[in-house]
Amino acid sequence: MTVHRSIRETEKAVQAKLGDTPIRHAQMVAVANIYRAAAAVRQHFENSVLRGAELTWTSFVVLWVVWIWGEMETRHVAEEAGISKGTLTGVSRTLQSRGLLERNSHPSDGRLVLLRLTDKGEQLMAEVFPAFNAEEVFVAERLTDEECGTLADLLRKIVMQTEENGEERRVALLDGADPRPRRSGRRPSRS
Amino acid sequence: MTVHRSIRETEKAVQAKLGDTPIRHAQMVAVANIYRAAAAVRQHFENSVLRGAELTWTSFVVLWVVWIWGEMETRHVAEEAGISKGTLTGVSRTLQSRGLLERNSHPSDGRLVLLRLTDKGEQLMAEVFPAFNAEEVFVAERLTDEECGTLADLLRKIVMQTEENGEERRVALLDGADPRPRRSGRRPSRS
DNA sequence: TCGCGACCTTACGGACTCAAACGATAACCC
DNA sequence: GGGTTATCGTTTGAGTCCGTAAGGTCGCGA
Repeated sequence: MTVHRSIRETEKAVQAKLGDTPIRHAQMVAVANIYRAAAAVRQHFENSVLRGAELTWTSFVVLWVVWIWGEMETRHVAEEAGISKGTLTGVSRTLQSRGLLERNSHPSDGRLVLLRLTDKGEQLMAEVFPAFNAEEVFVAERLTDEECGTLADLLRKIVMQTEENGEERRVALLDGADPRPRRSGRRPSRS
Repeated sequence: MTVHRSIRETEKAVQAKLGDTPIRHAQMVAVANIYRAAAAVRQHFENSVLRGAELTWTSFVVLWVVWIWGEMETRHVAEEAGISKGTLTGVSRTLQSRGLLERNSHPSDGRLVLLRLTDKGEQLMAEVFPAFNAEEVFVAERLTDEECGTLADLLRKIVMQTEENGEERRVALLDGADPRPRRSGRRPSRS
């Protein structure tokens, strides 16, 4: 866990590599750091609070969403948690088997499934969340409350941008060409 | 890809859930947004530039690191790329099989392995990186250059904090107790 | 020269991940 | 009503990633 190459060093190396090609450095550094920070933070949480509760990051997020918002339809949970519907099916089933989550069908619309915490799940979150927040405070220790607010604002702008314009952008980039299929995933059935 | 519940709404729900328990909201929101932004950005890149080049995010990062820094020992590459050495073994082998990366043993220390881009790899990066940077500019479109700098600074503080104090913190949290084993991982063979 | 420690690799085991395909159900339109 | 279309959640398939455990190789100090 030593410290990486310094930013300035990296900048210089990039500059040397791409002397002529015009590169927007500010954006490059920002994006690189978003990912690095996310990985570092996630790692820290999984290896501290979450490990003790036998939760992964994803399963915690799912529990958290349902905890905060109460009984919810699965598609909304998936969206809030930032995972696909398919992934949620697996995660929620695991949580259900551990007695933390309930899955009930919607009373009037038979297609929907509702998720809700059990008492045990409720209890676990009441216990884990304060510890989780304590780690949030720890990782942000070098930032003031105000800086945290600024950080959140800036990040939110990026999220909004990709969510509101990303799809359109991707289509535009393809420029008519058919998109390469994903390497993984179920193959389309020919018929 | 609609927009999530508003921050203010979430805040209110959290408040209702934890009226008495003291929670630091600023840090909570900041951390939550780091992860959301990272996921959104990664998704966008994988579905735009990287898909066309048949690269995953991770494999791109590995190539990028080696591209910028030149021939490098694997452990350093893993650290810079933010992945485990085991994962790097797999990723680099894949890249090698595609003729983008070379793996040579260290001339004086036989334990080490050095990674270097092949000409084909150089060529690919020279082509992909500008496109990648264009997407970085796209996702950061709602931020000024200065704001990008601020964002990078704030994130860097978080990375530094977790990297420099994270390990210590995790040990302190355990307070002598033996850490829970991970649920996954290879089982010890009895013999 | 013996053994420790650092290093890369292989092999699992488990959990996630997405996208496409699928089956059930609901909503709409004649 | 009856058929078509849209919307759910779930299943399936292929793949990624991690961390642990072993094993092999080597460097270096005692």
